[in-house]
Amino acid sequence: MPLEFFQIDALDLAPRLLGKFLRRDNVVLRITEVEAYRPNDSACHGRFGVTPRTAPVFGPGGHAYVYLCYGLHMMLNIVADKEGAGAAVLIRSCSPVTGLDTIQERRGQKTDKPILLNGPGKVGQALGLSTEWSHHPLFSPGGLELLDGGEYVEKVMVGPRVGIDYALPQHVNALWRFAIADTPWISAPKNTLKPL
DNA sequence: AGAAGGATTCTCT
DNA sequence: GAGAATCCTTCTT
Repeated sequence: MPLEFFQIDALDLAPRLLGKFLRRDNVVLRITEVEAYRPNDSACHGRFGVTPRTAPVFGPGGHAYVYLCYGLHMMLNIVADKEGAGAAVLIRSCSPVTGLDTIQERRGQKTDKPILLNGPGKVGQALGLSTEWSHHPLFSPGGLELLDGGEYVEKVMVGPRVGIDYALPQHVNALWRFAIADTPWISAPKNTLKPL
């Protein structure tokens, strides 16, 4: 996608990412669930200002922000808005499109069951990400990129964001989580999502 | 320098 | 539904 695609409010970018494709080498994922994190948002990692870890969030839109969560999980965010805003969109769930073998290897799955990427940690694992991918541009070919194309997503579900109980009530309650309706590729909890 | 806690996932009950 | 795994980041002395 072109750079301008990312240079809007994270709240607008988030639903537009649904149905888009993420590619790293032979692995392609279709984005099915996202969350918006915004300036002056008590749930956003940018709430403490620019730090070494969160620097990409305050950089130009269209770059990756990858961080380690709970000491185990690599979480992929896409930086939104103009430079300095401090906004990003967390990729929470995807459905695998190509590269199933690679995904299974990375996830350590040996079964023939469906590869569920219903959670941000699983997405990071499927893409083989590490914090070294933070700052990586997603609008140019090579490495990790967001592809143009993808079908328009008609039915969208919205709900409050997950795992941010530390935030202020107005941010805990904000409906900044977006998901494609009628798909199993959604993380828990699902019952807090409602039609837009 | 030390301490607290996390945008999660998996296993077991 | 509850608890462990696991380590880095950031805030506080």
